[in-house]
Amino acid sequence: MGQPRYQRRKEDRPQEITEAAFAAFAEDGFTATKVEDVARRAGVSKGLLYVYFRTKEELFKAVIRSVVAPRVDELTRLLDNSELSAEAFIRGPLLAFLQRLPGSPASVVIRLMISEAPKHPDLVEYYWENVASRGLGALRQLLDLGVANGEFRESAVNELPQLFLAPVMTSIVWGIVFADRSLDTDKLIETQLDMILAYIMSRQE
Amino acid sequence: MGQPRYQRRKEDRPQEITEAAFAAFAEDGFTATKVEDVARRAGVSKGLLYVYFRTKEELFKAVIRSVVAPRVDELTRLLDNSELSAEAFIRGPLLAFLQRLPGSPASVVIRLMISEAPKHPDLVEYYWENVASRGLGALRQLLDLGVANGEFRESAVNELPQLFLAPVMTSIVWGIVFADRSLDTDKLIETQLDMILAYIMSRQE
DNA sequence: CCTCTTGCTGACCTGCAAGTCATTAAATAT
DNA sequence: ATATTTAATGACTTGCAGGTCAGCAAGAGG
Repeated sequence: MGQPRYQRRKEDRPQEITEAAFAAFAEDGFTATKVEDVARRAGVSKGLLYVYFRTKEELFKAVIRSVVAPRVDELTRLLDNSELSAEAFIRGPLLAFLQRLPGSPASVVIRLMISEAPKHPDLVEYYWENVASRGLGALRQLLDLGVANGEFRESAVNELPQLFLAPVMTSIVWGIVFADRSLDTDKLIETQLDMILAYIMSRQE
Repeated sequence: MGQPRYQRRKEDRPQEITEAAFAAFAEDGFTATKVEDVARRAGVSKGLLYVYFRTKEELFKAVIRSVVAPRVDELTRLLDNSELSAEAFIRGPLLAFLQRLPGSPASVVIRLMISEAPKHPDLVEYYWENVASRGLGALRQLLDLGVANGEFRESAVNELPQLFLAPVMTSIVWGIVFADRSLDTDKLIETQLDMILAYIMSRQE
């Protein structure tokens, strides 16, 4: 009977709200999401949300950071701990990593960045420092390694690691716009890596 | 002195408003653009805008259609009127066409579609019918032609014409998010076509 | 020159969602 | 038990932006 109407859980609130916000933003996008909906999802009043996050924008930034941060180092860690040849690494762990992106929270972040980036330069800055430049750096490092040990030849690809991401981008955008119409994203990504490798592998003649 | 306060120009208004709306949406996105700003840009009162467009959404759709329609047939026309071999077509007119996309109004449309697609299924339908499926169809046709006359071999690429668009997508998204940080989009696209061709050209041994 | 039609205006209405704050009650200290 | 602190609530305020409409004046017709 005497159920207390709420519990005080100062420690857990921010993360709970952040997670609720991520779910809401993923469904409706940032602008269309009402703060009150986020609060309801988090099982919390709107007022409390404003105790922990000063504005809706602050909440947005917290969401981006919380989703992005845990994933940032995955690629570089994979690369550093690997004993594989550059080619084997690309065909194995890198392929698997890239194939998982379109269905992951990362794709939601991409969508939000595309929609909201022009209004949030500081968020772009954060994203660049912590995600984009480090990811591209890792890819460049991988390519240089391959060249150094004679697996790959020098080519334009060395300066365009974005070529690895291109099919991932395409898959993500496709999923956003043509949600239903199917596209074999795994195959798209695999074929791209195949092409890149065929293009840069040193021909033994 | 007796400058009339306005002129009646029933014929021209819709297009003028549409153009103003495109400019406004390009700068701020659909949601953040105020109808009144569009009206001001068009040199017209808000009330008049609502004479020609029943809602803000109707205006949005009109904008998409007006930008997309004139460009739809360009690729297919290029292809139909060409006497070139498949390879020469890809290295010539197709490359030029794809390289122009990231800086063109098309990229604004892409951005708008990404932001707004989930809320406008009928617009997605229109875009699919009139742009995406026809563009991809043209690419497939080109690939089949190449196979038919022995230039290309059969490969996974035949079923994944999206590979041609992947670097374009990447360039567009890059431009939206990292507006300033430079990326050599021309080179990105050219290298991709180079890779694709190397991958699908029949090897004469 | 005097209608009459209608393209056009801009003040107004209205609903909605961000953000506030006086109040309540759960937890803690005394 | 009682007093104190503060996490939490939800009704309220505020401002903005989409949409309306009564009236005005440009231009056509006689």
